[in-house]
Amino acid sequence: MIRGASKIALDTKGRMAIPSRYRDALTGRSGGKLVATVDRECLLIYPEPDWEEFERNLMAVPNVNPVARRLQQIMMGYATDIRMDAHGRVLIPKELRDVAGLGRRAMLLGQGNKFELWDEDRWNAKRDEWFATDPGEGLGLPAELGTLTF
Amino acid sequence: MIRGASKIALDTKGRMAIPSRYRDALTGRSGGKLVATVDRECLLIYPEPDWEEFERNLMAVPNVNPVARRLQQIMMGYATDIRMDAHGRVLIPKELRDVAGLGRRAMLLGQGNKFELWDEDRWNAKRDEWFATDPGEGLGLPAELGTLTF
DNA sequence: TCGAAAAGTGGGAAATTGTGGGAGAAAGTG
DNA sequence: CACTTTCTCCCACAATTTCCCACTTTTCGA
Repeated sequence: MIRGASKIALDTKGRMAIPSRYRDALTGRSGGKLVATVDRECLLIYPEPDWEEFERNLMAVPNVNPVARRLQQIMMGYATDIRMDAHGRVLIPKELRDVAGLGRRAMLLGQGNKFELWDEDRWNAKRDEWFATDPGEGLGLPAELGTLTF
Repeated sequence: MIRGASKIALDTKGRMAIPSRYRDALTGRSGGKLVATVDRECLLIYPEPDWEEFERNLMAVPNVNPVARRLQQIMMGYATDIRMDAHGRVLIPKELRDVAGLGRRAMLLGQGNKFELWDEDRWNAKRDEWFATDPGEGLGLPAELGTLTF
């Protein structure tokens, strides 16, 4: 399981160093091959096999439904193969950086089977916003969450 | 699977360079032969074999139904054979460019078995619109999407 | 606390890819 | 049949990517 948060820098070419604690696992699982795509406000970075599994599920949804179609267009459309270089760095394509508003400083968050990559400022703002909202507002809580205990 | 987003330019002749990462696959699969047609807001570009398969399915739909008939007319009607030149470029016919509102700058999105080609501004607007809509709006969410996990 | 090793960061330069445009061949038009 | 337009093939330049090396910072063990 991928977890943990790391503050990292993107250089002027758009490269970022994957924290070393993840490298062996990533190299072993897929030879350092990863797939990056966009989410609403950040990027998602999957080991290739995990991405492929998700991709199968995503593209299996009938695309006559406009909501499904747009989700496919965006996630599949931006999904880009990337790979770690000799120093454990990956190049984040300009198209993706632009969408996610990624500047010089970023935040990499482990999320189980993938990473989330946020622009640092955007992440901080988001996090503060979440902490500030009253948990009681979670009226629309899905049933699965109701039984969850920290 | 074709995936990934690329910002590309159409020159004054209407040519565009297929990003090199796709070229080998396309050349191998069909000798660089592709088929372009129109969709509601963008163009679709298929490797020839994939187009033929889709075409069979499309034309198999009984066309007493006016919606089916119209879809056939438009997609079949605009379907044009194109091929990569020595530099990996294809010429997008003027008729198709006009329908899709394609200007100088475009966005090429991989969509599994095909590409979508959008005018850049139009695509950006579309994407931002999608991001701006409240996720909670997923009322018309197809059943398959409810179980989809990123 | 120091030193060595590992990790993170920056940047040069070659190779590849993307883009623009010329000129002849082919096709369409009056 | 002459003329214009479009299409192809080619070359040249610009931009990007990739590969490599070097330096700085952090980590860890003695």
